[in-house]
Amino acid sequence: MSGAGALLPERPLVTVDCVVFGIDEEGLKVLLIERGIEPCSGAHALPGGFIHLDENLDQAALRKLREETGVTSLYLEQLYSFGEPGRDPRGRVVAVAYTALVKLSDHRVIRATTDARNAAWVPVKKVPKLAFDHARILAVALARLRGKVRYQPIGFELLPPRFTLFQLQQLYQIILEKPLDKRNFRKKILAMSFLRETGEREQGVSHRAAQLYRFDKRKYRQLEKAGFNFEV
Amino acid sequence: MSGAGALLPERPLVTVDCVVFGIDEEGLKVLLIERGIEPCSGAHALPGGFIHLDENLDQAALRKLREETGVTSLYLEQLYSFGEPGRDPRGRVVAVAYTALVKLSDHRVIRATTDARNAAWVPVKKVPKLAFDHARILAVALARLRGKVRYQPIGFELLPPRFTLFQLQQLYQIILEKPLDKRNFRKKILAMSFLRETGEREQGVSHRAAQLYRFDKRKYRQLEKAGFNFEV
DNA sequence: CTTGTTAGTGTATAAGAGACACTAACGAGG
DNA sequence: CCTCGTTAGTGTCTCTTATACACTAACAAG
Repeated sequence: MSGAGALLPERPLVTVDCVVFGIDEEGLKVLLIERGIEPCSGAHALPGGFIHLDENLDQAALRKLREETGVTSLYLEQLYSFGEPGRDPRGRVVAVAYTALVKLSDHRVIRATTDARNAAWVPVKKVPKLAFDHARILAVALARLRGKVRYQPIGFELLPPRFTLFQLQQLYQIILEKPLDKRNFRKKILAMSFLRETGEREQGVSHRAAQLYRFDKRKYRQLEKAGFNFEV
Repeated sequence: MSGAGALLPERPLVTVDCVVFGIDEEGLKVLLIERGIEPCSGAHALPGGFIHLDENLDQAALRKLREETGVTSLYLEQLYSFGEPGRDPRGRVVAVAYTALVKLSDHRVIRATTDARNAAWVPVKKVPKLAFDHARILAVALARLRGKVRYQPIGFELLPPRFTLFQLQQLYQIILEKPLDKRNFRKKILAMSFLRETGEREQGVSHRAAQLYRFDKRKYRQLEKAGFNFEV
């Protein structure tokens, strides 16, 4: 048979499923599709699908996101693999879940394609019933996001390239679900010295315009190598 | 279309592979097998193998450990999934990797069975060339262990149920690869108040006998719920 | 010109981290 | 039985860091 030596065992199906987070004034949102094919056609679900045999897992996740939602540029990180025997009616399906963070401002309009009838940003507080075990996957992703955001500078992936300190503070307040002191927050963040003033200020806001900052990734990597630890 | 929906795609093989850590006077060790079957027969590798379609991933990891090494009681946690198309000569194989921590004193003697010709504890500093991409998996596991041990009380999984503060300190020194101050270490650990004195002392040591402590998991869970954060 | 909203700034107090050195107890080995 | 080697066990001081807290400035909308 298999030619590769001993008899090879039965094979499960393998999918990638992506929990894509974005943030705006309304709060933290997740990208959901409405399934256009069976099983669970019409149900809300995480974007994802079967891997191809000639692509690695990260590539599969990127491809599915592109196909189903049009989302392209993003931060992508493997989350966890889910493999309960009964989790999918199509048979044994192992799902490799990914978390992605996108700058929502770049992806306001979501393109629904192929297997997805529709795709939309949904506040995490208002997520409807989801297909398969996707509710659990989302819960794991949220827990990981909340844990990770305090110790790694991934929050910047959710903001536009230039942002105010107020936006950054709100981001943390939204994700961590607790208020932060303005002066202490600014002190702490600026002390870490990987935020660069751009010289530009906010435009067209009906209050005093704030300085725009950008995240200096190079500088951060340097500090990191020197033993510095990010923490909010 | 077909009862299960659209045509189902090709299926990869799925394995679980386990990085099992133990610690003793010589340092941190990992459990390796010598492969008894092709491919890579004779090469050193992580214990692991194909999942069955009627068991979940955790169960598969436990089963493979039992089959290949006889190790039973342990702390088990999913690490990461590896799915590069070329990582296994048998074709497309996705590996779901696990990290396990065991009390080495309970598993001194390792039973080699089924696919494994041999199984042994190898110091992580002296690990030979490994089959497949197992060297990479081990590297990821080590990095995760070092990161995690500081923020979660998993170190206790590597110690016998009753241990001295000196043993605990050594454990951290070995994993973190840096010396810790004795007084500060003891102060910090005891302040967290989930170590219980057992009243017993070490036996037959050629120096002053130390108090034996045990880790009170119940107490830890309580503290954790109350917002306490473990840190070494 | 009033109102609403965010920008931007400093200090004092409390808590925690880290540096640091000696005596006590035990067994091994002469 | 004496010495040596090894680990047990203990407090204090200093410095750093976290936290609590309130006002003036600037801008747009109405």
